[in-house]
Amino acid sequence: MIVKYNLIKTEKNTKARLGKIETNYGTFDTPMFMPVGTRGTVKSLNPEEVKACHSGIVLANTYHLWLRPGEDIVDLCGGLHKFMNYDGPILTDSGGYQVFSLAKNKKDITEEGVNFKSHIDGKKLLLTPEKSIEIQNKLDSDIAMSFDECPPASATHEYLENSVKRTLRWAERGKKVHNNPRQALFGIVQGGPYEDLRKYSAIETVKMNFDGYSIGGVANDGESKEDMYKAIDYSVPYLPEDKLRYLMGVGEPVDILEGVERGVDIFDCVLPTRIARHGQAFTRDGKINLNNAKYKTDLDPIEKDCDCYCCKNYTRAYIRHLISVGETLGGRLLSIHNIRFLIRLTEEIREAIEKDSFLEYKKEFLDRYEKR
RNA sequence: GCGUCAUUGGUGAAGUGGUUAACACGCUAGUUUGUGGCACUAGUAUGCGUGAGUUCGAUUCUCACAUGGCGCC
Repeated sequence: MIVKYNLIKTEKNTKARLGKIETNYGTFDTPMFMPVGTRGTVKSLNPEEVKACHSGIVLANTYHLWLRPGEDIVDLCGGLHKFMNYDGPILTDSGGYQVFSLAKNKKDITEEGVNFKSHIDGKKLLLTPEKSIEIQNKLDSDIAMSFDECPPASATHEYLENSVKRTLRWAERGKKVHNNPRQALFGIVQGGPYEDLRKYSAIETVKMNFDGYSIGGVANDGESKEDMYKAIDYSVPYLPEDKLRYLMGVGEPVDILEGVERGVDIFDCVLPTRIARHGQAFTRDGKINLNNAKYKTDLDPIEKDCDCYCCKNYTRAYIRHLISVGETLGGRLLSIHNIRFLIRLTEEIREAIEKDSFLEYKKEFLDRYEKR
């Protein structure tokens, strides 16, 4: 069995969709937020804690697991689920994003693949579409991503046009070598903020008949939110109704709301865990920084009505202390809260879509969140 | 008691007879969107133990005092 998407309804007033994903590890509701566990772990949390946040799919990264410990070792250990002891669905990113973050210049990106040096020992490496898929097959994730080029926001239309075409050729090459019957394979739409490129990329990618589609190349490099929303608007009309839509790397609460409104089903983002390790927490009233002196004697939880382990057991004063002295428990507790916060957001979004009141919910949420 | 060396912000400290007193930590605030790096950015001493003197000008030189370290009786 591979991942299957069932559309339940599209909201009356928007493109917001309610759906279910059948996976090897049970059925999950969408819209969904996926925590990121790059190196085979959602940083600082164990699988029980991740699950306690009501997580569905968790993300892992092909590039990192390829370098360490290597896909053969993961395979030897019984696949990624067994290896990291997560008995829920796992999506592996293809390493495409690392092309963006690791390739030092355009010369490193060739038709064959991407040349770069290992960040660990400086060894020269070549990642190709075939290699990425082969690694993902061995990791045995539930959803594999096509190997794409994720260009910076500063890329020109001319550059993006070539990049989009190359990504299509790469998608085709990856699809040819994909041979894990338990694993779905998703295609990725690129094209920056340009309508013609997104349309072309979406139509051509969909022709290849992937199990799901993602919108990539957003939220990079200081890209404006307007460009991100354009990228979604220009891609979604060409994606099939009966397949999952994934907005890669997003995001902040406001971006999840904007994405859902535009027809996106699933999201992933490093933000909840990264900002947590730097002492910040999402709340209904906006993001707060526990480093701030005003929390020294604050005996409230991060959020009074939050049902997460962190909020049910600890005060802001204690978490502020942990963060301030550099104890890892502080980042752990905030990671739990932040992940639960975004997942709870998607739960409420689903309820709103069900009642055809998504826009009211969005307005209410943002009015409070952005008021500060 | 005598000698000697020291005394710079919340802390550890650099430094100079003359514009805004280095750096680090801390502190204060901000940033973080398919996580190589667990960080990055900005702000933070109107003052250099106290008092007097030399000088156009002293945190920097001189003297006294205070406090502290060390040595000697």
